[in-house]
Amino acid sequence: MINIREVARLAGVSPATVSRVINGTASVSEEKRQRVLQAIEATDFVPNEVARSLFKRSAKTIGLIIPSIRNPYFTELAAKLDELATQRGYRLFLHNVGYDLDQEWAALQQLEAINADGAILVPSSNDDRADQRELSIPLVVLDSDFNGPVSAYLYCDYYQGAQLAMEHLVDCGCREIVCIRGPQSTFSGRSRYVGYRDYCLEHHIRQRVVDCDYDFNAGLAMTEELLERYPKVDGILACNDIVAISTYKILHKRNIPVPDQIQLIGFDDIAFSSLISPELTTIHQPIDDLASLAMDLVLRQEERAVKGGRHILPVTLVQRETTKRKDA
Amino acid sequence: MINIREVARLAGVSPATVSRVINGTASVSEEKRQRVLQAIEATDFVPNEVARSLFKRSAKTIGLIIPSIRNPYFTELAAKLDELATQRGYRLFLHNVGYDLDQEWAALQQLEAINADGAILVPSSNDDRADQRELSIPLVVLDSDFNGPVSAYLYCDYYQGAQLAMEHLVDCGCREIVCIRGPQSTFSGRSRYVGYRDYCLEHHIRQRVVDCDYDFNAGLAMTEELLERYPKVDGILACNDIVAISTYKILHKRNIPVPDQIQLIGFDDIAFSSLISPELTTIHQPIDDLASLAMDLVLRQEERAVKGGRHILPVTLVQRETTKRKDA
DNA sequence: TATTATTATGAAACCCGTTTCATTTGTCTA
DNA sequence: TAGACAAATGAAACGGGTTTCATAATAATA
Repeated sequence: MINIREVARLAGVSPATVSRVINGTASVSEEKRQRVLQAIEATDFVPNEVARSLFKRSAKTIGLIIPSIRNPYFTELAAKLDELATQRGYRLFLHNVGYDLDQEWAALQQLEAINADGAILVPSSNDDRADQRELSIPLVVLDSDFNGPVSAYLYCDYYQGAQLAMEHLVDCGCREIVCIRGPQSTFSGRSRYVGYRDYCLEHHIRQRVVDCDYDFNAGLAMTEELLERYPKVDGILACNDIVAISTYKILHKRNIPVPDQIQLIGFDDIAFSSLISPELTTIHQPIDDLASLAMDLVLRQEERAVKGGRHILPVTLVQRETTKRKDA
Repeated sequence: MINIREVARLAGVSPATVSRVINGTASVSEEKRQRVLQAIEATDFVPNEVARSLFKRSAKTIGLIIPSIRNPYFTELAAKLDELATQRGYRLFLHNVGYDLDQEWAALQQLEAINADGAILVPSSNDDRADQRELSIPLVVLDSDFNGPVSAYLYCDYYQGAQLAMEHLVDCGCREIVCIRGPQSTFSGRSRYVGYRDYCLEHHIRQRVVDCDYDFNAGLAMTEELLERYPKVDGILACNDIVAISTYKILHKRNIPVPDQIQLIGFDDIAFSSLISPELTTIHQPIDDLASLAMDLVLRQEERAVKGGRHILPVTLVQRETTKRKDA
């Protein structure tokens, strides 16, 4: 591969001059600048980004670590963050860790080792980890509140979201509401469940819970089990949209009318939830705001962020076709 | 940030020795090795990956460039490639270029500049590009057959897929089949359409075509237009599953029974297509095989690949609930 | 015991773009 | 015209692991 010294030799100047032409960091005589430009053209020279970032200590890269690339929620988040990063002249380095804590940690180390300018982490688990030594790059954590040396936390008000959902289901006339709760090791799974639990406690409703992972197959299987365990269910609060969609599939297959016999509500408001028929009632998360704030926090902490600051975004209920007020 | 010389100083050895301990590239006396390990432990030293890959000329990274991270087909492909890369000790660097050719080219240059070990590209357009100078890293191109200096091409037999789909729709009794064709600048859009066209020509069927981008909103809008233009339609061949799902949504909203009045078939077999109700009949692409072959090709071209070699994978029809043989 | 083969180890070069610093050339002011 | 100052430019150092090469020390063979 051609390098800057080679180009310099060809143009009859020093490497420093070539560098100055490329980066516009200092003035160069028009004559030499032309010679350099020509030599670059002739050789298809592309500066080695590795050498550059070794010296600069910046790779113009932001890392994003997500538990699963197969979950549309994370994918939509990644898409938005990618846009934002590109806009600001950064690359987004997406790490998919498949809910594996070792991989997650490795990804973080790696980002540090490649001189990334910051990292955005959606933890695979909210449990305390011993391994959290301080990183040398800014780290903002999404969808979690675990204790660690991070620059900022940022999440949506899931607790409130679950309460909103319960309120709505009760308003719609549901009496036997089952919560399909997500993994209790995750923050989203736990706080959504706690929102449900507290609502039940406050309103003297018996809790009905079924555990489920955040994926299709689990959703399918756990819905079957739910129907077995709670035959009189008339409302379901699913831990996310993926699971809600799986749930609907089973209900549909069994010819259980939704929302007439069972009302269903999801969580996240992924793009698909308004695309399926019937459209899914769900708790909307402001993904765009989330992404934009996360990017701000990681890029210029000094402005919006306090060290270790917590930012909580509100969620809203969007009613579509899987819930309906019973006017009995 | 702590560096190797610092660690060496602390351990009372040379940087070379530290490097040897870390990489196991040469034997080191047990005593010094312990001192080094201890110093690493004490300082939380993580070798700077940038410096390492500058020297090694390998970043243990392979790049994946896709047109859109919002399309589940690409996402599933990325997920699989990510698994494969991780298995083999590489990172997958995902570049989302949003169907922008400039960004695509920039991504390619960037991968070259960071010493990536290879790149897998799903082109945003199949048109000839002038810019295709030879890259210094192996490049395998998916879902395209445009002419350029690449290591290998790899795609599914879309032409055959479209014919399979048509055959099936005709078998099911459809007489007025409309093709919602994808962007004709893409290889998938074009070859799927050509498969449809040739089938029509061979069987003396009048072509009915509507153009559509690969996304939800376009799918929604174009289905409306389709129904306007071809009121007697009884079969729809959608350019991909996303569009097929949008199409179903409109049909459902208008109370047009599927498959009884209109039969519908998609393309890609993304995970969602079997999760919605009714389940979507579609053309299945062997994503896992595709990913696995792509990874092989990019990583060890010498074995499976001929320079510029073409690899074409077969597709299959999977009949689900949006098509049905009419036993009239 | 002399000699050769090993093993251990550090100094220095290397990868390559960037930047500092000193020098040279040219310009402007007194 | 001398002195002061600005612009242009290259040599060299830098960033941080890795590897080569030479040397020193130890072990094995004659």
